[in-house]
Amino acid sequence: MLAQTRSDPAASAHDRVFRGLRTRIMHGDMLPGQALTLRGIGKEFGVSMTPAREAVRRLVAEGALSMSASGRVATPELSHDRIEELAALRTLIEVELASRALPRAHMALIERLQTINSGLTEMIQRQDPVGYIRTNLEFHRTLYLRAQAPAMLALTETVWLQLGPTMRQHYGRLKRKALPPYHRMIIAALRAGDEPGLRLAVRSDVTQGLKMLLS
Amino acid sequence: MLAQTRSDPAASAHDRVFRGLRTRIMHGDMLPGQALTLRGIGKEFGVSMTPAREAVRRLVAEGALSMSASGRVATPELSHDRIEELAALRTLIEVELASRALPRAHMALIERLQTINSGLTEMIQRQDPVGYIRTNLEFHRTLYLRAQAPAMLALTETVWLQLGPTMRQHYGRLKRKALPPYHRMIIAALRAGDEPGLRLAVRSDVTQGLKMLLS
DNA sequence: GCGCGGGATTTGTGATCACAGATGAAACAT
DNA sequence: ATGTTTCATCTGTGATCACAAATCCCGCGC
Repeated sequence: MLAQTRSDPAASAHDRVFRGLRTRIMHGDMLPGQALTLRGIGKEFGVSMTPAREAVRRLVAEGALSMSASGRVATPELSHDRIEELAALRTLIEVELASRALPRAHMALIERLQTINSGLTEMIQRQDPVGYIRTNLEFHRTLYLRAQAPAMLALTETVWLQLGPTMRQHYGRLKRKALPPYHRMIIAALRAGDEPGLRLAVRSDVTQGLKMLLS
Repeated sequence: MLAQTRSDPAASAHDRVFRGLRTRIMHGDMLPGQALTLRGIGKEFGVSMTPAREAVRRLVAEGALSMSASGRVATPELSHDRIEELAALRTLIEVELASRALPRAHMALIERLQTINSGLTEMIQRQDPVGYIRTNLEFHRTLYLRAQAPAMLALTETVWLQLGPTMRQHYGRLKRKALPPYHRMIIAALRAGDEPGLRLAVRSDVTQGLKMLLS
C-alpha cells in the first residue's frame, strides 16, 4: 500500500483514491492546470486504472477536475467570472448555513471555533498555505455542521473543491501577516446570538477571501 | 444501437449512458427506490459494464442515485427533512438566478416563457406527469440561462436531479387540474422589471411545489 | 402455515488487454 | 535558425474476465 492516507482501510479502492484526491484538491495541495494521468494516479495509490478512472470521473462531475476534449485531466484554471460566481454561491449558501447553525450554537462549539482560529494564526506564522486553507475550511465546516443541513453542506463543499487550486495559487504567493478579522466577528456574533451580525460577518469573510483571489 | 436517445452520436459511450440516465431521472421517468443494475444498464444502452459503471458513479456523486453499502444502486427515497432542505436550496439559488436574469430579460425571452407555459397546460390536460415535470423545468431553465451564471445553474440542476423521482411520485398520483399560478406572476414581474416581485414569485413557485411534495 | 437454511444465481469490483487518438520530440527541409 | 513532417510513445476508452459478496429462491423442518 503506497499511499494509505489514514482513512478507512476497509473502503473500496476507488473510494480511497477518490477521497485522497479530493482532499488534496480541496486543501490546495495542487496548483491550477496541473495535469494528472490515470496510470499515474493508479501507481500512486497502488491500484489499476479502473478505480483511478472512476475516482477521476466523480471529481470531474463535481467540478474538482476539468477534462479536455481528448479526455486529459487537470485541475481547473478558473476565469475571473467563474471565481466571482463561485464566491457568490459561497455567500448565498454559507450565510444560510450560519444562520441555521446560530440557534444551535452552544458554548462548546464557540470554544472549538476559537481553538481552530488560533491554529489558523499558527499556519500564518509557519507560512503554510495548505495548512492555512485546511484549517480555514475546518473553521467553516465546524460551524456549518451545526446547521443540520447535509445537502447544503455538501453543495458548499463542492464549491470549496472547485476553488481549491485557485486558492492555493493565491495564498501561496502573497505573504499573509495577520489573521483575517471576520472570524472573530463571526464568533462574537454567535456569542451574542446576533443573527444579522452573523450574516454580515460570514458574508464579509467570504467576500474578503474573494477580493484576495481577484487581486 | 439499442437506445440512441437522439443525442450527439459522437459522444463517448459513458457520456451517452450518463446523459440518458440523468435525463430520465431528472424528468421523473423513475420512481423512488427503483433499482438498477450495471449489466442491465449496459444492455439497455448497448455498452459493456465499464461505461455503465462510470455513468452510475457520476450520478451517485451528484445525488441522483443512491448506493447501498454493498454497491447496489437505486433512485433515492428522500426523507421529509431532505426534501425541505433541497427546496430551501432551490429557493436560495433560483431566486438569485431569476434576479440576475431580470436585467437581461427582453421581450423574446418573455414570449418564449409564455409558449412553454401554455405547453404546461397541455401536459396537465393530458395528465402526463413526465411531460409536466420536463416542461416545468424547461420554463425555469430558460429563465435562468439568461442569468449567465453556469455554476449556479449547474448546482440548481443537481438539486432538480435529486428531487426528480420524488416529484414524479407525487405528481403521478394527484390529479392536477389547473396551472400553478406563480408562473404567470413570474412573467408579469419580468415584464414590469419588478425585482422584489420576481423574487417573491419564484420563491412562491418553489414553495408551492414543496408543499405539494410534503402533502 | 411459517420460519429457516443452503445452494444457485445475480451483482459489483478491480485487473488486464487491445486499440485509437493525442502528444511530443527528433529529423528534415527551407 | 525556423517551421514542418513523421514516428515512437503516452494516454484514455471500453470489453472481458475472475472473484467475492450479496441476494434470491426453493425446500426442509417445525
